[in-house]
Amino acid sequence: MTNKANLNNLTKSEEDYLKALFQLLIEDNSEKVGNNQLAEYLKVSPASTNNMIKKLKTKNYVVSEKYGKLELTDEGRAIAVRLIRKHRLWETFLYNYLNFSWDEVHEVAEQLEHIKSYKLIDELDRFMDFPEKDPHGELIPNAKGEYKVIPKITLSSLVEGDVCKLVAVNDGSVNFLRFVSEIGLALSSEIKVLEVREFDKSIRIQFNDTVETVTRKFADNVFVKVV
Amino acid sequence: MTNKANLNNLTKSEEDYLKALFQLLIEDNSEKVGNNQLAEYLKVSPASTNNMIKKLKTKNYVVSEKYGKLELTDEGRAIAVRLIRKHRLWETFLYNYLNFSWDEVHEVAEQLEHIKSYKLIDELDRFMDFPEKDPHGELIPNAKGEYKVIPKITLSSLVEGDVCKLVAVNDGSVNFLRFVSEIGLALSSEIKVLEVREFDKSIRIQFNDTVETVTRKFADNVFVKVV
DNA sequence: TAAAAAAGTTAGTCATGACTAACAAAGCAA
DNA sequence: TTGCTTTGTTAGTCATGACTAACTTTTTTA
Ligand SMILES: [Mn+2]
Ligand SMILES: [Mn+2]
Ligand SMILES: [Mn+2]
Ligand SMILES: [Mn+2]
Repeated sequence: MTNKANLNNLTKSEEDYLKALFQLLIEDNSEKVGNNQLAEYLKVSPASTNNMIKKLKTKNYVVSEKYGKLELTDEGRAIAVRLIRKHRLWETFLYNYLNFSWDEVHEVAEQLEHIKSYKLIDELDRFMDFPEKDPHGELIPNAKGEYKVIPKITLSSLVEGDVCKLVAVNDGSVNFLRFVSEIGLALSSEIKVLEVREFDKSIRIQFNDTVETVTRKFADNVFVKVV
Repeated sequence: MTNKANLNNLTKSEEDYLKALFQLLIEDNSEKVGNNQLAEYLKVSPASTNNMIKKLKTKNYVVSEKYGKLELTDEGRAIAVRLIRKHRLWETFLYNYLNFSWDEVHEVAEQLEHIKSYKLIDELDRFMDFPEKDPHGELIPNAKGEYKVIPKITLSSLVEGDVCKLVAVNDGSVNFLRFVSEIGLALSSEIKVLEVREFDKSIRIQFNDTVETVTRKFADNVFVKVV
């Protein structure tokens, strides 16, 4: 059993590296995650990640062979899931109780997720009556550390004529999130794909009587479920 | 005018030093605060404080002559007051909404006070409907940075026969706070001083039909108003 | 399959914020 | 006023987590 002492003892940096690794491995479902990929994701140099990975290996949170791919141990994974739980609970709190908008919650949650207190997060969960999803549509891991992914594909993977429902958005970019709201899209919006343009992969979509053309990059960050 | 850019840019350490200096200078009303006193308060070495003070002086938050006493600039003071505002608002939130007890709030608030977001703290304030006092009885500075102290003296300064009301407690020690609750004291308790023992300065007090003998050290941390 | 490109590693440096040990200045007391 | 004690400062070290530059290994491609 992973024991209570683990969560503490970790620096903010160590936590951020483990979370990033989890996001690349599990959320992006990558076949292989390498040192440089992690570096790019975290916007640090490959030397920095190499160094931190070394440390996380001695602490038994990460496993890898020299020049080989990176993997999380069960313990490393558990820490990452707890961070994601904290992050998403805080985002939900900011959004539902403190008048934060879609695009404002992520940055502050990035800080709040590192506050060390079991009671704080479990009480926050209770206070909000155990919410299932965060403001971007993602599932919040429960107190037992169970992590589930909502079934979804990217809008960019659809073809002409497909009809889908927006179930989640990538919350990494403030500008992207603002733009999503601006054009009138929100969680649960029903979207119809009118046309996929071959030469630049831009997509013409329709939702609530609005027709918009969005880029491939935009569509990559919108997660949907075909209806 | 102190401008918005200030609050950010500061490390957790820098913030903690400024807050500590404020607490020694203003809250403890010390005539003179020296380097070693600050070191002892923060439980670091005099070399560490000397080093940090040097940095805070170049950043114009602290003023002092070599071998002279430490003082805060208006800007340094403003940063400290904002930290105290954040600390007390978070303590109030934890206590009133998340089932934290008197003695649990301080430690977590020590972390939460360093979260950087103007919106977060002002919205938290609004969410709680602009509370006046924190769970230990201290006044919460408002968004304009106005800092006020509640009129109070220590229980230990009273003499036989005095009757007072408990208005605040020192929140630094978990054991102390737990003991205060255990014997049945709370904010607003009316206390009568039955006897002050000369040889060890212990005090016999009465409150809600209870009679207790408390030590000088205990009485130093209980703040009262004579009625 | 050999050269080139990409990925990963190592060495050395820097800033931050701790520390100890040694030293200097102030403040007090005899 | 002279020493003794307290207070403050400086120098040098360490851990953490960044960085660049140089090097090595692996993978790709011609
Ligand atoms: Mn987020
Ligand atoms: Mn983070
Ligand atoms: Mn407190
Ligand atoms: Mn603090």
